[in-house]
Amino acid sequence: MPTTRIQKRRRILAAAREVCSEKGFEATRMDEIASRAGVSKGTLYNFFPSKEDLFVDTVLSSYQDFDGLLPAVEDASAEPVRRIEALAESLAGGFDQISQQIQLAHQAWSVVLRSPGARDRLFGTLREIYAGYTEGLADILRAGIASGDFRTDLDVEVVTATWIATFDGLLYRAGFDDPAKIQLCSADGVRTCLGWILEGITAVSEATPTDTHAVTPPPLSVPLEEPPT
Amino acid sequence: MPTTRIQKRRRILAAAREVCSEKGFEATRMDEIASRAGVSKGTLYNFFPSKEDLFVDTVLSSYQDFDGLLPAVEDASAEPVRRIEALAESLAGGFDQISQQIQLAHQAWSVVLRSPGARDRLFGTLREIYAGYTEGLADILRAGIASGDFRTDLDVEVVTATWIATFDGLLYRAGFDDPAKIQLCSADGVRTCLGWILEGITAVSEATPTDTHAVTPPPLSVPLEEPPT
Amino acid sequence: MPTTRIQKRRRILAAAREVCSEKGFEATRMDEIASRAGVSKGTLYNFFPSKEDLFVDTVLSSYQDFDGLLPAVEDASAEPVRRIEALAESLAGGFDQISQQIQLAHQAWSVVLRSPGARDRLFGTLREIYAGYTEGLADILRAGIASGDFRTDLDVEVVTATWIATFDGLLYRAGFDDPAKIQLCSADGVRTCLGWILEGITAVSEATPTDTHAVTPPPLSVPLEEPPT
Amino acid sequence: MPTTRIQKRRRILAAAREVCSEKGFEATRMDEIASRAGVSKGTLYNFFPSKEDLFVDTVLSSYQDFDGLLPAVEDASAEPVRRIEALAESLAGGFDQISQQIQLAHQAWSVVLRSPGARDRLFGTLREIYAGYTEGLADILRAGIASGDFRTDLDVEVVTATWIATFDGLLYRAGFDDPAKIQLCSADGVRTCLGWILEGITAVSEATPTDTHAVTPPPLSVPLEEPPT
DNA sequence: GATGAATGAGACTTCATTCAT
DNA sequence: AATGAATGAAGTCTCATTCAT
Repeated sequence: MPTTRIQKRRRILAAAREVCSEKGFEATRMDEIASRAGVSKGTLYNFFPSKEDLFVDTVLSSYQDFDGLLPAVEDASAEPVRRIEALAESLAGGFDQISQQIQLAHQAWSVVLRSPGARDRLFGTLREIYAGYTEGLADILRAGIASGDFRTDLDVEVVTATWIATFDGLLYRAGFDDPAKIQLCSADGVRTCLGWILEGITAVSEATPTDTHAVTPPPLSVPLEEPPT
Repeated sequence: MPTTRIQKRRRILAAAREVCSEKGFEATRMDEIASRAGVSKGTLYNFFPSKEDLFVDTVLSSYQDFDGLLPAVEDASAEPVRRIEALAESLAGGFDQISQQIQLAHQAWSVVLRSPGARDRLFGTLREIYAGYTEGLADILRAGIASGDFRTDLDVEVVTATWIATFDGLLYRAGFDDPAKIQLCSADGVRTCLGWILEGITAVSEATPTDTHAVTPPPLSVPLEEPPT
Repeated sequence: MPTTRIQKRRRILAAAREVCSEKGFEATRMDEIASRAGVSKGTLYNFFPSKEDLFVDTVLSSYQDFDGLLPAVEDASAEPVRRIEALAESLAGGFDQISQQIQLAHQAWSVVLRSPGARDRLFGTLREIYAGYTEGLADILRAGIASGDFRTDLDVEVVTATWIATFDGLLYRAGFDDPAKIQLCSADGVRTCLGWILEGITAVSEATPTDTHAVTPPPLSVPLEEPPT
Repeated sequence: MPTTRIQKRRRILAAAREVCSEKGFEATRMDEIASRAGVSKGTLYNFFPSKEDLFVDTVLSSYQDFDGLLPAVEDASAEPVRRIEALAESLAGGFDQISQQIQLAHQAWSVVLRSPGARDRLFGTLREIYAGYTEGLADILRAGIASGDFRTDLDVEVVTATWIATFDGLLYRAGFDDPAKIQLCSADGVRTCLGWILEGITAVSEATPTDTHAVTPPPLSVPLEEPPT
C-alpha cells in the first residue's frame, strides 16, 4: 500500500520537525522522533539513511509549506500593485509561522559543515526556492514597470534583492530580539518595511505631484513626492 | 603576570573560533581546541565551565571584532550624508569577514535551544549590539533630517530597521547562494542595495530637480532613471 | 524470550558483585563488569540507569542470598529451643560467605552519602530485612517464653537486638581482625557467643532451681538471679 | 616553628574528617580539604603523600578521640562492677559521636581494597585498638571474678567478644536503621543491651544462690558452671 | 517490512598530582 | 616552605546505527 508508506514518511518528517524545533537538531534523539512518529527506530532507517539525511529532508519539507504563500504573485492578470501588495501581505501573514521554522534552517548550517552531501542537497534546494521567489517578484516588477504603475528607472534585480533581504533580515532579527521593544521585528514590521520599499517603487501619480512641485516652492512636500526608492 | 592569563584566554577563544568555523560547534572536539590553543584540556576548563560556555564566549568575541566598524558613525561633526555613506562602506567592506563569522552565529541557535543560560547571555549581548547599531544609524538619520540633507518625512525607525534588515538578509543569503549567480550577495551587493535605500532617504536637491519636473515631462524620470543600484 | 532478559540481568549483577568485591566499588570499571558479564557497556545501561544504581542492586541482590538462611525459624511447630539453635547454626554456617559479602555493604556507605536516592532504596531494604529478621527471632522467643523453655522475665526486644548486634559485630570485626589471633571472629565464634547468649535465655531446668529459689523469699528476683548468660 | 607545623597538620586532618564525613571519601576533593584547612593544595602534599594516605590518617586520628573514653577502666582500684558500669556508660555516652565517625571507618573499607599499604596501616592500628579495648575489659572481668563480684564460670574471652560485638553491632545498625522505630539503636540501647549482658555476668547475690548451688547436687549447676562460651 | 535490544566508539568532564614561581 | 595554575590520564555515559527475530 503505497499510501501508507508515503503517509508514514510524512509522519516521520512531521515528528522530526516538531522535536528538532523544540530541542534542536543535536539534542534530538532518533528514539524520540521514532516514538513521536509512532514507528520503530529501525523503520526510520528504512526511510532515511542517516540522521543527517532525515534532518535535511525535514528542513526541506518545511519550506514546502510556503509554496502556497505566493499565489497572488502568480495571478499574472491582476494589477501589479495588487500583486505585490498581496505578496507583502502573504509574507507578513506567514511571518510568525516562518519565524518558527527558521530555527530549523539555522541549525542546518551546523549539519552542512560536516556533510558535503547534505550541503549540496540543502543549498541546491534553497537556491531553487530563492530563484523562484526572485523570479516571481521580478515578474511583478517588470509588469508594473511596463504598465506604468512602477517607476521606470527601477533596477529590478536590486529591488528584488533588497525586498527579499529585508524580509529575511527581519526574520533573522526576530529570532533574538524582543518584539516588545523592537516592534518592527514582527508581521506588522514586515508590512511597514516592505510598505516603505513599495513606496519607493511606485511611480509618482501623473499630474498632481508635478503640479504641486511646480506651484509650491516648499521643498517640504518634495520629499513626500520622492519616495524612499 | 596577568597578561599571560588574558593572552591565554584569547588564544583559546581564537582557536575555538577557528575550529568551530571549520567543522561546526558539534563536530568540534575540546581536544582539538586545546591542542590548537597550545594548552591542555584541563586548562580549557579553568577558563570556561563547559563547552557551551566556551562557544557562547567565542561567538560574542567574534562580534567584538566589529566594534571598530562604525567609527564614521560617531563623528557627529561630519556631514550626515558622508556619515551614512561611510557606514554603508564599512558594512560593505566588512561583508566578507562578517560573512564567515556569521557561520558561528548560526550555530549558536542550536546551542541556545538547549541552554537557557547560554540563550540569555547570547541574546542579551546581541540585543545590545543591535540597539547600539540602531541608535547610531538613527542619530545620523535625525541629523540628516534636521540638516535638510534627508527627507523630512522619514520614519527613522522604519528606515533603520529596513537598512539593518537588508544588510542581515544579504548576509544570510550569502551563506548559501552563489555570488557568481546572485551577484548581489556580496560586498558590492551591500553597496548597491544600501545605496538604493540611501537614494530613497536623500532629499531631492533643492530647486533644479523640482524645476525639471515642473517643466519637462521626461526629465522627471532622469533622476529616477539613475537608480540607487 | 523473557528468560534471557532476566538471566542477563542476573549475569550482570553477578559480574558486578564479583568485581566490586575484588576491587571495591570506586575502582570497579563499568567496562570490566560489562566484559565479565559478557555484554556490552551499552547493555549495562539498558538495565541500570547508572553505576550507582547498579551497585545498589548488586548489594541488595547479595542480601537475597540469605533469604533461605532462616528456614528453621519459620517452622513454628518445632521446639523453640531447636528453632533458635537452628537459627544460630544457620548464621554460623553462613558466616564466611556473609563475611565476604559484607565488604559490599561497607562500600555502600560511601555511595549512600552522595546519592539520597540510593540511600533511601538501600536503607529501606535493609530495614525491611532487619525487621523480618527481628520479627522471626522475636517469634521464637515469645514461643519459648510461652512454652516455658525460655525465661519468663526476658525483654524480647532487648534480647533480639543484642542477638543481632552480636552477630553483626562479629561480622564487622572479622573484616579486619585476624581469626588466628582473635579466634572468636569466625563461624565458631558466632556459635560460641550466640550460645552464651542462649544460655542466658534458657529457663533453668524445672524443679530444683525453683526449689532453691523457693527458699529465698522474693521469687520475683529469681529471674534476675539467673542472668542472661 | 614546629608548633605551626603540627597545628597545620591537625587543621588538615580536621578539615579532611569534616568533608569526608559529609560527602564521603570519593566525593571529597583535595581542593575542598585544602581550602577548608586554610592551606594550599600543594601544602597538603607536603604533609601527606597521597589522598589515600591522608584519608587513612584521618580515620586513625578519629579513633584517637576515643582514647579518653575508657579512663574508668584503668582505675584498677575501683570496684569491678563500678568499672564495668563506667565503661558501659562511656560507650553509651559516646555512642552518637562514635556513630558519626563510624561513617569514616566504613569508607575505609573501599580504600583498603585498592591499597595494600593503607590496608596494613589501618588494620594494624584497628587491631591494636581492639586489642587494648579487649584487654582492658578482660582485666575488669578477671578482677571481678577474682573479687567474687562476677560469676566464676565466665569465659572471659567470650564475654569480652560478645560485649564488644554487641556495641559494634548496635553502632552498625544505627547507621541505617531508624532509632524512632528501632529504639535500641541508640545510646540508651547500648545501656540496655550492655546492661542485660552485665546481668549475665554478675554473680548472684551472696548467700542464697551460692547456698542453692551448695545444696543442690551438681547437675543443676553444671549447665551454669559450663558457660556458653 | 518492522521491531527494538544490543552495540561500542567516542565525547565531555573531573581531579589527583606536579612544579615553576 | 607555600602556592595554585597547569596537566592529562581515565571514567562514565550517550546514542546513532545495526541486525536477528
